Amino acid sequence: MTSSRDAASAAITATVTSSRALLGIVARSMSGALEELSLVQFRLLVVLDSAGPQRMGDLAVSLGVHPSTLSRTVDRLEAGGWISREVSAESRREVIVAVSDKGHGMVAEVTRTRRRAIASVLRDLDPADREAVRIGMTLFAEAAGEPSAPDMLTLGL
Amino acid sequence: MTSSRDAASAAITATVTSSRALLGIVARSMSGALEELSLVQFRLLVVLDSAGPQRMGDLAVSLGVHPSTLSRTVDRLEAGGWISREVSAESRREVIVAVSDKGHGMVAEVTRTRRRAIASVLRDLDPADREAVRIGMTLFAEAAGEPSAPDMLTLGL
DNA sequence: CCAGACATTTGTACTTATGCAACTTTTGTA
DNA sequence: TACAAAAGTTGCATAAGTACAAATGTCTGG
Repeated sequence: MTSSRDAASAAITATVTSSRALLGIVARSMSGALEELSLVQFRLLVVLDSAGPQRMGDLAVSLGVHPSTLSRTVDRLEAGGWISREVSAESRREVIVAVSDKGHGMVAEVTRTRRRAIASVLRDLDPADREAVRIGMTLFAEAAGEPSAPDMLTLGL
Repeated sequence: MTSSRDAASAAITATVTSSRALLGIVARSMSGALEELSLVQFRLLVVLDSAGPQRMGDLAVSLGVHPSTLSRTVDRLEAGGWISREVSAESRREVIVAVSDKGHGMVAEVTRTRRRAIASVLRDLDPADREAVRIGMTLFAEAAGEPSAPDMLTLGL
């Protein structure tokens, strides 16, 4: 007989294997961006793109870096036209950074590439299997919950 | 009615969401290692651990870095006791690097942590749902195939 | 056996990321 | 209105990663 422990283990192994495949897709989707930006810079762009315009100080906290470090990284991104940096309308000692069109375009491109790659994998499945994938992925995502921001930062996402 | 295009799109979205959750788990599993090693160093360790002892030159090609770059990175890893470096028995101009027990332990620890984290998520599901996850993950992994080594390197894996 | 090929390391130089300390500017308040 | 706190930037310092060129040591074929 097959024990419930074997069944659980099989599910774990399948998920680990699947995670490798997904990781490969995620990595490939980022490779274009990483030809133009460092991982640290791309991370900043993603955070800023999803959170919207931020004060330097808040962004430094989000990213877990020293304000002076952020200042330099923002220098570089601004020089490349990826973000804008301007004095706050409310307080002239505050500086607001925001993703530029170019910056947003890059993030969107990565997202689009990722989605396309996943779509391409799923296209190879017949509808019933695709539905099974949808169900399995949904269940897993619900059980896992949203990853925390600090966790994602580890990998520069 | 629900079109087949909607169904496909739902599967894509579920997979994208799931990939975010998995990415979070992967990232967290690496966080311990990244307190002691840089991403580049950890990547080298993973490659070497899975491929076995290598010549410097071959490893440099695997990692896509210049031999001199590798030499310096190996200096650091060797100083930390993560790997060993010795002159080849076959040819004294070749140098073989291999993961040390400490290095292997670190990689194994990360793998173990990852598996444990996934197990912990799956434990929250009832057996039927867990089986659905297993099926979905298996189908996806089969359709996606093995990620290529260069792809994984992008994220330092 | 030795001249050129090969494998690796070293010398040098540059970029990014990083933090601390000091400085400037701006606010807010006693 | 002065003065302290707040927000950012700049001056330093350090470490890692990166590549190119040159040096070192080792092999190998004619």
